[in-house]
Amino acid sequence: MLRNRVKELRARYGYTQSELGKKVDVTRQTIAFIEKGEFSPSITLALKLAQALQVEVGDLFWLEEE
Amino acid sequence: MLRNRVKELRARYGYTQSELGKKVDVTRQTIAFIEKGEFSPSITLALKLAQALQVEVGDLFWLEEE
DNA sequence: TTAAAATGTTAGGTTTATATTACATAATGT
DNA sequence: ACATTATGTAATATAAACCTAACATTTTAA
Repeated sequence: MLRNRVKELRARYGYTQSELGKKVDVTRQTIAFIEKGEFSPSITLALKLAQALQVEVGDLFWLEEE
Repeated sequence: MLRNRVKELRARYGYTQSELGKKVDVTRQTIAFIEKGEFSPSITLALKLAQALQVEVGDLFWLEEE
C-alpha cells in the first residue's frame, strides 16, 4: 500500500493545496486526491512534489505492507 | 525531462526484462517502454523497481532540464 | 459576525499508463 | 545450423491519472 506525507509537509510550509498544485503544475483536486491516498501519481509528479517540499522522494512516498 | 537508469541496473543484475517485470508485477513491454523513456510510471511502480534494483528511487528516476 | 479563502467531494471528460497479442529480429546455447 | 530465449516494436483495449466545473462545508480574517 502506498503512503505519503504530502499533507503534513504542505502544512509545515503553510502552502494551500492550490499553491502546491501551482508549483508542480497540477490542480488542487489532484493534490487533494493524492493527500487522501486515492491514487498513485506519476513518478514525474512525485519528483516535483518532493522538490517543492524539499525532501527525498522516498521520504515523501513509500510502500507499506497490507 | 524524466530520465532513468533501469536498463543499466537491470543489466548489472543480469535480469531479463521479463524477470524484472515479474518481480514488480508488470509485463516486459512495460519495462521496455520505461527503459525507452516513453512514459512516466506510477510512483508505486517506481518504488517497486527501486526496491528490485536495490537503489533509492531518486537515484533510479530523476528530472533533467530541457 | 460576515465575507473570503480553503478544503471536501462528486460527475463527466481527456489523456496516459499498462495489458494483451502479435510478429520480427537479435542473441544465446546445443 | 538449428532451436530457444531475449529484445524491439506496433495495434488495440482497458484502467487509472488528471482536468474542468460545480457546489457544499469548514476555516480564516476583517
